[in-house]
Amino acid sequence: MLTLSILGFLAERPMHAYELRQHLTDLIGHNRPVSDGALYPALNRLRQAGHLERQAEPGSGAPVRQVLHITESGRAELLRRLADPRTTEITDGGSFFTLLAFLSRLPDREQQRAVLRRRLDFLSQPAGFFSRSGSPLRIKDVDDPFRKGMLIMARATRQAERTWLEETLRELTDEEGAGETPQGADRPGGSG
Amino acid sequence: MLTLSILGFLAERPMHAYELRQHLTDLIGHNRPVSDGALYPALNRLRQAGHLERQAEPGSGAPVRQVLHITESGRAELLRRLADPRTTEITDGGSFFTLLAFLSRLPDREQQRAVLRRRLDFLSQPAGFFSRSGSPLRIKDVDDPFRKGMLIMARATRQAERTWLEETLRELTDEEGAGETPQGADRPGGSG
DNA sequence: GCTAGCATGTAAACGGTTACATGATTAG
DNA sequence: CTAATCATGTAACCGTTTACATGCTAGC
Repeated sequence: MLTLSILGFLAERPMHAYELRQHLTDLIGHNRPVSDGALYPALNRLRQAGHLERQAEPGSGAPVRQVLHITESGRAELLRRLADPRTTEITDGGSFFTLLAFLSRLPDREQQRAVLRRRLDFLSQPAGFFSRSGSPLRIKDVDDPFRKGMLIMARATRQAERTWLEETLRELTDEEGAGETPQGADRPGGSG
Repeated sequence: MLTLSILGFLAERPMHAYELRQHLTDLIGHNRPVSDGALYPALNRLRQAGHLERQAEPGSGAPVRQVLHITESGRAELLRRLADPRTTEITDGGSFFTLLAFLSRLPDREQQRAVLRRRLDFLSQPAGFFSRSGSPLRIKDVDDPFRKGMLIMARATRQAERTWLEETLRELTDEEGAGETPQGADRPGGSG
C-alpha cells in the first residue's frame, strides 16, 4: 500500500522524500503514522526495481536533498497495480481507499469501473460478523452494547459505500455513452 | 491486534486453535484473512509469555487436538491492553473495532468511557485528507471523482461514529448514575 | 544557545504472508 | 476412492515498527 501511494504521488510530480512523506501522512497517516524506517527502504526497493530515480540537488545540506522522479517502468507498475489489485486491496477498507485516491490515473474508464465493481461485489456479500455460524445475525439479538455499536456502524458504512459505488458506476457509464473524454491521466508533454 | 483478539476470545471460554481461528475470521477476517502462519506463532508467543496454556485431548488424531486455556496472567494482560490501548489502536478504524469487540470485559465503566472518549477526541480533530496544507478542504473543490467519493464517505462515517460515541457515552454515564450493574466481565466462579 | 522543523538514512526486532508439510474424519 | 473439512504446525521471505544517528536552517 505504501509502495502504491509512493508511485501515485510521484506520478503527479517529482518531489523530495520529505515532501512525499507529508503527502503520505495526509493520505494514510490518518490511520497509522508513516515512519522513515518504512519510507526510505520502500524508496530503495523501488529504485532497485527501476521504478524511480533520484537526483541530488547541488545545494548545501549535509544530507543532500534528493529529488525523486518516477520512471516509465514506475508508471507502468502503477497502472498495473491500479488495474489489477490484489484481493486484500479490495477487501480492506483502508487499502481500497488508497486505491481510490489514484484510480483516476487509469486511462481506461472500463478498468476504473471494474475496480469499483469488485469492491461492490465484495460489499454485497454478507460480512463475517453479521452472522453467527452461518445464520444472519439481527442487531436486536446482540446484548453487548459495544458489539452492537460495531454492527450498526459497519452496516451503515457498508450501505453508504454501496450507494456511492452504484451511483458512481452509473455516472461513469453514462459519461462514456455521451462520449466525454476521461480526465486525470497525464497528457503527453506534461512532465519536466 | 491478533494477540488481543486471541486473548479476548479465550477469555470467553477455552477452545481449540481451529475453532479460535473461525471466530477470528468472523471478527477480523472480513478485511484480511487470518493465516495459520500468523495464528500458531502468535499462540506460541502467548504461551511462552504465560498468558495461555494448552492441554492435549487424549483422543485420536495425529495432530493432537489442543485445548487452549487463558491464564490469570492472560486475563490481566487482556484488561491491561483494553484499558490502555496504544495510539494506533485508537486511530486505526479496524484496530479500534477489535478493541470495541472486547471492551465489555473491562469491569470498570469509567475505563470503558475513557477508551470511547479517546476515540471521540481523535475523530473530533480534523483528518489529514480533509485539509490541503493546513487549510480546510471543501468537497466542491475536489475535481477527482474518486477522491471526492473518499471524502464524502469518510466524512459521513466519521460523523456517524461520533454520534454513536456521544450517545453511548451519555448512556454509560446515565446508567452508572442510576446504579445499574455492569455486565460482560466474568462473574466469580464462572470459569471451568 | 536552544528548540523546532527540515532532511536523510540505518539496524534490530517483530510480526505477517505465502507456501509447504502432515494426517484424520466425513460425505458423496 | 476422492474431495472437503477438520486440525496443527514450520520455514523463508518480506515489510513495518522502533530506536538510533547525523546535520542544516530559522526563529526566539
